[in-house]
Amino acid sequence: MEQKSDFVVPQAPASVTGSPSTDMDMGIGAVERDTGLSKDTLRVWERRYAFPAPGRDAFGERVYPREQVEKLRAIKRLMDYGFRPGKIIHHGIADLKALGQQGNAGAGSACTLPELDGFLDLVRTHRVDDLRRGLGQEVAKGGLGHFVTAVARPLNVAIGELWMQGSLEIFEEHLYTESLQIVLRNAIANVPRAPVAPRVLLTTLPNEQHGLGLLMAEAMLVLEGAQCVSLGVETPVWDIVRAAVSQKADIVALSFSQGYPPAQAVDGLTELRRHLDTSVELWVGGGSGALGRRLPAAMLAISDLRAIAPALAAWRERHENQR
Amino acid sequence: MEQKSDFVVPQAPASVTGSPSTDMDMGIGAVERDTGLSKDTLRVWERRYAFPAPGRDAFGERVYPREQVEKLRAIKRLMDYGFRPGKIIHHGIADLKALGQQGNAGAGSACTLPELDGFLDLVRTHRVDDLRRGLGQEVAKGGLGHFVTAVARPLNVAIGELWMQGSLEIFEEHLYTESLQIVLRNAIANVPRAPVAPRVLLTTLPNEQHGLGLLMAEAMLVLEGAQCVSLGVETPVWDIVRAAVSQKADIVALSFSQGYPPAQAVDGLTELRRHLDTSVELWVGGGSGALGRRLPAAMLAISDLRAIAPALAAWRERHENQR
DNA sequence: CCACAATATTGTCTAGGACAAACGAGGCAT
DNA sequence: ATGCCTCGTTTGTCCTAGACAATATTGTGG
Repeated sequence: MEQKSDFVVPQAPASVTGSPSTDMDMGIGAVERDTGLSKDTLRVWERRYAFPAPGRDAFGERVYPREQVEKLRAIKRLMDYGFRPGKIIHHGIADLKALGQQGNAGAGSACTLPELDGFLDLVRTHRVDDLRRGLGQEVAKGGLGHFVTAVARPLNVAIGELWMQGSLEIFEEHLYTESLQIVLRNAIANVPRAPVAPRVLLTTLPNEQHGLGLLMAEAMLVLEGAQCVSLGVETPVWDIVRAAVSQKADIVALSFSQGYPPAQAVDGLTELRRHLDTSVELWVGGGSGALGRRLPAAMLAISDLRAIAPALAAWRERHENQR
Repeated sequence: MEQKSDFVVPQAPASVTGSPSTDMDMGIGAVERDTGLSKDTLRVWERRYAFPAPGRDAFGERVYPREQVEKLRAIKRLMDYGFRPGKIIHHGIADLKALGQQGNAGAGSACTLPELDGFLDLVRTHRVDDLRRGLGQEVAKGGLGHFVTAVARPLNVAIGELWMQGSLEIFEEHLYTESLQIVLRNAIANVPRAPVAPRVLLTTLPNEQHGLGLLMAEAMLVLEGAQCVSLGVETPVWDIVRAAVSQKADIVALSFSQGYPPAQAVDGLTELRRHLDTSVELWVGGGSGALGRRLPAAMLAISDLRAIAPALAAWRERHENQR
């Protein structure tokens, strides 16, 4: 609060105290952050599968070479799409990439629009301005509803496939996410609002950082005239409950992405259902495969964005005499 | 890809297989997610300070009662603002709240605008629509630059203080963040752009999820005519480097919030500096106290949003003959 | 062909010890 | 008083290896 200093140290040589080892090796903590695999998991894999096989530094601590971290990332990506570690952990990196491609060869890419490949190219060539402009034009051309279902969703799926294959850098995914987010938020802000039921509270459970699905759902909802309040991502169950009360929500809508651990999802949903008033509906959507079956009772699974409009209509029909 | 089913199970009793224990107790994993304290830390605190003192379930695993989790959360909040665990861990919850208030009584709240309290009230009463409208009006009234420095920043600080004191629920903070984010994004989108140097790449390091600082910085930058590309939050160092190359960035701007572990910050910054081309400047801003001193060489610390405009002017002066 | 039981896989949890990095206090010099 | 160095203390992370619950997968019977 008391200083306004800014120091410029023009350019110093890169000789710093920083990371000790040779080039790009990482400690177990860094690997955990980087791959999303817990320290426990990393150690137990080493014991069971003999991979990863990190070196040790002078203090006996694990040092993971860059190459192995890369492979761990690839494995984690595949696991998020349903593969089991024991089956794939001994494959080479090339094999892992092949697995990713074969896995979804049947799905997706046939039924897509021609524009889609254009957008994918823009992502891969990092032409972020063109991407944003193109997406914006698409909204203007076909309307927001068409944009979400026919452009954003397929694009999202395609990006997800590239991601699983490992053909997409993290920063490329970030550029894409940010662009689409801006376009969607802008479009949502421009939809005229009416104070009409139902009130919908949108968010994700802790550990679910992907907000695009939420944004797409919000778009579909506001198009139908629902009043949306988004909490952003990663709201603890207890706070969702309090927010639902405070915002007088009629519906709580949650979004899950592929990688979300089914156990955590079921736990969170059950807990949420238990503490939420029975008059509040719970809508669940997203790509998490495990949501289709074994979903706790008294909640509505929405597996397709196009199902939102009819679901809303049904809700209104159910409640038309009540207010 | 093949199902479009939506199941409605009207309303079932809440008798589920779910969480076993009495009411709101949590396992160590859940506490880790909830508080941000690692399992290791929780166990070592138990050993050293005899707090927390969880019970055990039938399998000998720790079961944390709701009350203790609450206290852990309060401790973590205070730690993010510089308190050390050993000093505060034996205080009661009331004492912890008092600590939060005394800690920053001297700072902040004197020099604020009258409107600020109005906005704070809107946050605390969850009037999210009014909040958004009010913030939007403030942008329209005083301009974006004035809004960021005179409204958004102080408001952010005030919210941070409330947060530290524990007088703010998580969902209240989410409502605030989302509202301000929408207003800022909207305002930024409405600033006319010119293809003028420098190109600035904005993001945060892994583990830094707070994007508001980034958004405020972006606002100040676009107002000065800089070309901003945001990667959103939590970009790994290596990807920042590649993005900087691909986007031909002249400046990489990073934002840190209070809670960010200084060690991680210094590590990341040194690493980033080492791999970034020397022609690319590295600007660092945000509330993380440890950034002021012991910052690695060859980067610019920006401790105040108002310092952005002059820094940009200086950059342009430095580069005016080069292109 | 579907439901249920047996089996395999996998992640998380347990314990206490060890130690490096960060902090704070004291001493000394400016 | 202010700045810098040293030393003791605090604190988070990492180590070991075993155990077991929860989740898939497979096999069997109706």
